[in-house]
Amino acid sequence: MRPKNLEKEEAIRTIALQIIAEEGLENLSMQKLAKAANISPRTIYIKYENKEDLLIKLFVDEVLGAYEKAILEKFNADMEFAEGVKRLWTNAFRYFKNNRHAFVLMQYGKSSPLLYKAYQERDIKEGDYFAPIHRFLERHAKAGVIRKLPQEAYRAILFSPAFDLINEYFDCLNRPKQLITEKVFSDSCDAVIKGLLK
Amino acid sequence: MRPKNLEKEEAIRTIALQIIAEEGLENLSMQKLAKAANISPRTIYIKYENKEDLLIKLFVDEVLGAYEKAILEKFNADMEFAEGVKRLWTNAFRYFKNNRHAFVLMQYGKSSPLLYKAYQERDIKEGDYFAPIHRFLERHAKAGVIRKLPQEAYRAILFSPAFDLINEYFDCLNRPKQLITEKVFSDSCDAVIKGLLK
DNA sequence: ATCATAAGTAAACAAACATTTACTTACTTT
DNA sequence: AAAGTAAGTAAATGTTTGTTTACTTATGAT
Repeated sequence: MRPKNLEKEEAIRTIALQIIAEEGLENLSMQKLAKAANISPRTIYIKYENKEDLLIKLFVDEVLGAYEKAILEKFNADMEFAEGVKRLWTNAFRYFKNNRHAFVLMQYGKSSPLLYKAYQERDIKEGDYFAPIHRFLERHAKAGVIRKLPQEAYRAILFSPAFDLINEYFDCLNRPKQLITEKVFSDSCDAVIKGLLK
Repeated sequence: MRPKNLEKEEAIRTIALQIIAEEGLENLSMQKLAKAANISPRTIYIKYENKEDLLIKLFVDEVLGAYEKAILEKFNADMEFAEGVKRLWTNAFRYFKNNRHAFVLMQYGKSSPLLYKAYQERDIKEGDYFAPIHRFLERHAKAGVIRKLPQEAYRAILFSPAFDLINEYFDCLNRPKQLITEKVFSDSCDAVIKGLLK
């Protein structure tokens, strides 16, 4: 039996992310993707059931999965509060700097109903990547280091500013300004940490 | 001359937002919109040049414009820091609670290249709705009340958590949990304020 | 060497797409 | 009351969509 050409599989993923980032999710079509990847449309259907399946797998495996793995690198729930948060921010910044196209699909996950649903179902099935961070926060809350809030609020306060800054960072690359430096990112992280400390 | 039927114009806007919120931007078609609004496709083209024009005008006028107006209500640059931020958060929460569909298109503005571009160009042309908030922050930074950061960092730290919490709030409405109460929203706002205070 | 088989292709499919054409309707102006 | 006109409709335009059909190719197993 003829083996799969792994280069072609990767081309599908890479170029799909590229089209989504540059032209938008609403402008990705199977035929456009096939042409850009220099393959036949049929080839996409060997790996993916249909377009929805492709999008969900791209989002869940390629983007969410890789991000979650990257953000938890060298992090563990026993760290000091400030140290742990800093590590998570640094990891997120580094990962997305090197995966700009993934960042855009990540953002689509917050608006597209299809992807948002996949995100929620994944959290239930795979048991929430947030678990170590959850333990980390709960421990510091119990110890009285930080103020007590629901996990969702922690998530919002601690991480959404990082996403916003990364978005701004990419904007800076396109335009003639250079606002979001490592220093600004680090100072912002400090501010966020301070807000939660008791 | 026969006058425009304003009800039909509003139906187009309302139902377009509804389809986008429920099925996604990538699943809005002119024919689907026309059928759902009980009009002929041609009628959409009386008011809007084409689909892109419709989307941009929906996003800029209907969503961004209304949001910016709502968030600045009873706010002015001379307020105390904590008071001002609280007002902005309260305004944002109230506005989106009553305009759930607008919130989804707002989120698409952070991922869709078409909408993101429109957002940036609007800021340049209309002179940035953020101006009063900008003055407010600059004043408190100069007075030594808050730490000095670029405007983009202020924006990220102060407002992106509010968006995230609003998103979570809508999620709570769908699922059997009730986490994001006014209290949690208010406590989160306090944490964000404290983080920026010197 | 050749066979079996899944990978891969090019071309086609109906359905859905954005937009237009040809026409009718309803209201203001005269 | 009649005329003029933009609003509005139903149906059709050609194009693009997601997906499939019918066929070819490359490779591990025999």
